[in-house]
Amino acid sequence: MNTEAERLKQARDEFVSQWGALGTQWGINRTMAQIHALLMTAPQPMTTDEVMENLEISRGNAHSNLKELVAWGLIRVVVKKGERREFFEAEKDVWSIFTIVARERKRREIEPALAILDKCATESEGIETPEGKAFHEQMRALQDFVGFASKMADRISAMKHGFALQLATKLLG
Amino acid sequence: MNTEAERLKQARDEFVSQWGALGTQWGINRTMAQIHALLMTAPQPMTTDEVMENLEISRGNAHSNLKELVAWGLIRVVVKKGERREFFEAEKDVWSIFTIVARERKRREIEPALAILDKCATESEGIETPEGKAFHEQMRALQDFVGFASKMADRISAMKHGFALQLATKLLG
DNA sequence: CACGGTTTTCAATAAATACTGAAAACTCGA
DNA sequence: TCGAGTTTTCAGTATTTATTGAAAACCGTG
Repeated sequence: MNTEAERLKQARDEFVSQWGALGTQWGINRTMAQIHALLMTAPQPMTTDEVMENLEISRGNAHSNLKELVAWGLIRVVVKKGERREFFEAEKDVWSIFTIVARERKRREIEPALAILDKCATESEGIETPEGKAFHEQMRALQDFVGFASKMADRISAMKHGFALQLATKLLG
Repeated sequence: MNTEAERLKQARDEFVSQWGALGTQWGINRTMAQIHALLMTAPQPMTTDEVMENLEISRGNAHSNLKELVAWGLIRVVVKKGERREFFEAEKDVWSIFTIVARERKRREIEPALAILDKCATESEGIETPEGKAFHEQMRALQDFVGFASKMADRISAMKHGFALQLATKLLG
């Protein structure tokens, strides 16, 4: 009877810890990834104290990473009547998770890149030396590509899951 | 006469420095991104010493990041006859750059994630409690999605630039 | 408005990561 | 095989990023 619960706990602990390690590869900190994994696999919304206890981290750490996850939109605050403390629950739908992460990455990685490329393309406009022309061309090529990728990301994120899947299946077929 | 060269230098310096700052967002270190930017906009292949001088960094730093960029495939070693030292030149084609970066990210971000999800899905197979079933389902949903994304990335990376562009244009139309 | 429970802040500290510089290893022509 | 030129390594140091823990602020209730 207990073995099933044990096996589950073990699998879940493994998921939380490994997902955390993976987080660092993704440029998000370990704790944030761990909390996300924990809440994604929580049967019920959890309190800050439960998160602290489960991951053995400080209150400050739990707090700031929970807030960050809320800011991303990956988890949300839940209020229970008769309860003063806040509970947190994760978005569990994979397509939603994907679009949230895609949007955030676009914001942090693509948009600043575009801004730089724009600026440098403009600044090098009209320079007549061969080096100047080559530089300008390179900036423009990058700008076009990144701008294009950005639009793609928007379009795909805006799709309903089913539609994106259908489209992708056609692509893979 | 000199102003054109000045303007170019300024624009290029800006690009190098900003691209470096951006690199940190992308999970690659500042120096590596700067060297990449420098070489992408270099009219000629450069030596380690030229890179060191231009970015004001140590030999060790220049060396290890050049090697890393070579390992990624973003730059390559060029030997000039009659020259003992190595020169480095960057891949400048944006589609090539994109596929290289995509492949690397897949290797570092997607594949380890898949491995974890596989493992946890398997470990939680057949647990009959409601929590166990929910956990298993969640793992499988994530696994399916990530596996799918992985295949997509492969397909797109394998395309020729023109074909991908055509496809994407249809998508955006 | 005082109080217990709760959240938020933040200075101090720890941990992870990047960089330096100098020594060692390598390479090739003479 | 020697030596000048070049690449590689790596211990020590600096920088950046994450975490702690305790104090302060907040909040609803009596």
